[in-house]
Amino acid sequence: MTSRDDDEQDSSQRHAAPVHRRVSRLIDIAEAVGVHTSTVSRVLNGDPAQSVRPEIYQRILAVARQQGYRPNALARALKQRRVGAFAFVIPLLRNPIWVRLQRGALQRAAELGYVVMIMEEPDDDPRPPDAYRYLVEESRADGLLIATSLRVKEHADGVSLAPHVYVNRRGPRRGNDVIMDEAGAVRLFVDHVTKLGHRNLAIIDGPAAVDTVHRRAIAARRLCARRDLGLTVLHTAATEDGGWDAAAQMLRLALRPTACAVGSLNQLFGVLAALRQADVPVPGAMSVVSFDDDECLAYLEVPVTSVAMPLAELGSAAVDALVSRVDGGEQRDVLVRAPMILVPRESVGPCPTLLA
Amino acid sequence: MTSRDDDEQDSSQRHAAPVHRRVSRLIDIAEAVGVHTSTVSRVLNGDPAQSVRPEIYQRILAVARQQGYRPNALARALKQRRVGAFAFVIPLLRNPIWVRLQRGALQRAAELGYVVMIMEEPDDDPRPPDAYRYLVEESRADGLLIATSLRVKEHADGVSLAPHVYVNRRGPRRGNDVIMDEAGAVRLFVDHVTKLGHRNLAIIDGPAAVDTVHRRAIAARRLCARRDLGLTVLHTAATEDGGWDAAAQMLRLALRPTACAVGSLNQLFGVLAALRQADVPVPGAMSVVSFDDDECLAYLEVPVTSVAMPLAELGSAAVDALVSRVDGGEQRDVLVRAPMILVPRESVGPCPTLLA
DNA sequence: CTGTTAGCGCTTTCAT
DNA sequence: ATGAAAGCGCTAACAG
Repeated sequence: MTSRDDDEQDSSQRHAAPVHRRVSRLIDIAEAVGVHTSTVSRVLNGDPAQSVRPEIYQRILAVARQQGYRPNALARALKQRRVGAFAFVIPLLRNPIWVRLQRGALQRAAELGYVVMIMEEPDDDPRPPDAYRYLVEESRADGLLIATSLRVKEHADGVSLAPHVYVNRRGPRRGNDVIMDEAGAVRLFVDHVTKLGHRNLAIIDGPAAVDTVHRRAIAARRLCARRDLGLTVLHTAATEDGGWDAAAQMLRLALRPTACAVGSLNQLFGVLAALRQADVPVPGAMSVVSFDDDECLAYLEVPVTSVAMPLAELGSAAVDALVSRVDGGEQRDVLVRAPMILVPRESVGPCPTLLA
Repeated sequence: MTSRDDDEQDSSQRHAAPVHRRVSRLIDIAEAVGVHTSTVSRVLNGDPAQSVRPEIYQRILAVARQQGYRPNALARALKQRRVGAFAFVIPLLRNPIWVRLQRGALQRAAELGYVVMIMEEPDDDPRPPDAYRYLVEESRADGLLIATSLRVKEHADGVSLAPHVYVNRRGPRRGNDVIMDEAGAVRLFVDHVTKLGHRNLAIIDGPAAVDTVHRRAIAARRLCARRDLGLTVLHTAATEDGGWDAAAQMLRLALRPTACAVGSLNQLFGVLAALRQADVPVPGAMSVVSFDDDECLAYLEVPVTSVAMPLAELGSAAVDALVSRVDGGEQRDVLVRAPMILVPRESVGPCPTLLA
């Protein structure tokens, strides 16, 4: 870029005085129209019991629009004891599932007139949900969406002091959980590979302390026991490194599995790398399924079959549940009804021993 | 784990009555201690001009602690005309850069006593930053962190009505931008590959309308012109698909480049897939550098060399800049000083024509 | 040293 | 059909 390029600093525009126009208040409209603020309030809020002279009514509306009136959310909230905001506690992992979850929640909240503030859960030092109660106590939020990675045993009671909902997690007491059908995801995997002759399976997933992982593991054990299938569950860090280690471990197993499911995208990269390095062809010698769906899976060396989870729906359902709690509705766990879906790609093949 | 497992619904705990204890107010403490609320306020806020009888002072502190007092952020904000919150407008792409940016911003904001609410920019219908001004006007936020994907030309003026800062973007007028050294990233790429003999380069990146892309393209053109290097810039959607298409296009070029840089992780997957499908070995026939750093790059079929950008620092610097604006400080653009770093892996090799 | 007073901007009975 | 008045919980002059 030369000096004529639009990248040059336009010094004539530097330090332009910031014009932070003071916003119009109820009383400004009232004075302009010549009525009392309460009248304006009623009109602007569409008070059902209102009966305002149409002429005044129109004038108020007109002036409000013309002045660009914005209700002060603070004052309103103070009076109504309702902030119109939720806090969403997320472990800000690289894992894309949080992004989609967040999107679902944000969208639904916006529809219902709530804003969402995101609180990051530090991965190194996960805190009990109670640590975020202050947000409600300080009237910064009406309720808490909690998706910490901690297994619930860690944090005792005292949690329900603020309206909250556990997202994709089960909290210490029932009635506040919004979860997906993890067992269904496991079943999809097991059905898919057993249909192709696999009898010896593995699951590589995050720490057992994570509730979703826990539930998947339990579902898998139960299902495999019932069908008399071999199963190894490997818990490891939800990172590429973790996946790599677990895969290496899996390959050393006396009775080596022929199909595995992997709990997170990051782990998956590690697993695939480990298999590649050990010259274990996919799906020739090992079928692989990912529990994280992501578009990039279709573009990998060998496109990876995955289970797509209704994450946006989960986020949206969580917001609905929280709204219901804030409104004093009844408390019950919700299982997101949108189904898990198996997305077949090319990483799953017939059981190699059948071909031998 | 069988049916005695803690997975069973503990129906005894269902529908536990929600105990939303009303929080203690200033006046509760005042009454308990037998002083006026203003005294309590002074003590609790550590009013510098205070001179309170130590005995009372201690009693107030004790009672406040004992009652678990939490200042009502709403009331305080209403009075002080300062909310203690920022809104961060992000295009919630899958691209992991937003996650790291978000993390940096959240962390710094928390340090400074601000909460951050995330507003999602719908990718399908990007809105001008002005569309988020209402958040400030409604006193929901003190300022705006804006990272929309729009190139700034699209949205005219009228933006500076609320304190704001453009993050990783340049807004319509100087003085409000917090950006990184994109040109430096480009230079890193060009230096790295030219040192290995490459003379004909390509850049595959997002739409030219995105400011960062624009800046990288301009920097690349300038640099290559100066050094008499061939350069093709391909703008395409920031998706796997987009990357695939661009790579295919690149391979059809009369003078085929021997080294390319790719603007986003998603595109990278597409590019690698296209090269694989066309039997173009990496780095044998094509060297590849990613402008998005991510741990997974090290685990790909051929580990991909990348340029790591100081995204967390960017987020943190943006918050600092916004705080300074809110406090009426001077307005100037900031360039994040933390450097871009080239992370060499295995996707870059010597120029093939040199070997021939 | 501490209490009084006066709001911040809005909603909501209760009158008229 | 509209105004008056009270008050959400807190802070900040200003008195005393």
